[in-house]
Amino acid sequence: MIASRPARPDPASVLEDRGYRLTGPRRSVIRLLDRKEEGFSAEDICEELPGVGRATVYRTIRLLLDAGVLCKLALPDGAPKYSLARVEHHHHTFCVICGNVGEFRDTTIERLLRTIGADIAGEIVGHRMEFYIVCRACLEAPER
Amino acid sequence: MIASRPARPDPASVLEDRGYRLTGPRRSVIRLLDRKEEGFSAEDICEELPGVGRATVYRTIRLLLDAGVLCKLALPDGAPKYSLARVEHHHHTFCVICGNVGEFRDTTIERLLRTIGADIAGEIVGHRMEFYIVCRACLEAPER
DNA sequence: GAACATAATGATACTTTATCTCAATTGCCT
DNA sequence: AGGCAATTGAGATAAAGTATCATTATGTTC
Repeated sequence: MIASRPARPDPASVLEDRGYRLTGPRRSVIRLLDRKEEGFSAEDICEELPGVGRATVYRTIRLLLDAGVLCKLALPDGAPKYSLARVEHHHHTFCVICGNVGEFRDTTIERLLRTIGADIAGEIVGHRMEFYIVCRACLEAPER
Repeated sequence: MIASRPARPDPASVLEDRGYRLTGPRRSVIRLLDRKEEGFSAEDICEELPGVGRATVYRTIRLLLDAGVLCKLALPDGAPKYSLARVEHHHHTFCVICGNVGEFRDTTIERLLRTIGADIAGEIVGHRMEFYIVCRACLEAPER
């Protein structure tokens, strides 16, 4: 088996590597995340996994965030959305009509960001960029 | 009086122009916003204006957001921060140590954004970019 | 494979952030 | 000044997430 690109770490293994127990509820959450479209809320997960307590869902989300295998997208309104990181470093698109979240990667941006750094008073430790779009499906959909 | 750059609209006038009444509480909120540093929360305003009801503070913030004279900065954690827009279109820096928010403007970015548009499946209707930094003051501060 | 020490769970209470409701008040127009 | 709709504020409610803590499950040791 030769990977065509750097293997995306399996969330379960990542938790184990960090010394956390691989429990039933955590497995359930991770399995669901992996099947889900991008851009779900914590509450979505709770509803789809009635057997797993809310606290555990939130705790697992936090662990995965800390481990860097999950992205949190803070939107202007409403609850944040999450998605398993499918590419290493990336940015998000958010459809203002249907709410779908997408990922994309563009190295031009990264190069630019470094350039901009010079103009900012302080040391850049991170960044975030989002595009608000009307996605293809919504563009093509009959009105409403 | 010749303005050296396009006049930044006065929030009060903007509300009037949109058909809203210029009430006492609204004036209070706007006057405070104008005096404040960037990056305050709604709760900050409530505390500093005990004579104005919470609902009114939140309603006024919303009006100013809709009118485009106030920026909302959704952070990864905690309540969003706001700032009166002091330049037309801009992006934010957020110090991860002290929480200070700054604004900056870079037309290079805008040009780039248009280029990137071609790579995205859909029509871009807006964007947002933030830099997480350690600001100059925090860099220079004795540890902690 | 059973026992153990402890990490993890989940029901529930609580916190935080924000919106809704509605009777009382205020600003604007004439 | 009068009239009326827009606005206000107190408090109820909603939404989103965290803390508590007795009970349960996990990984490890023997």
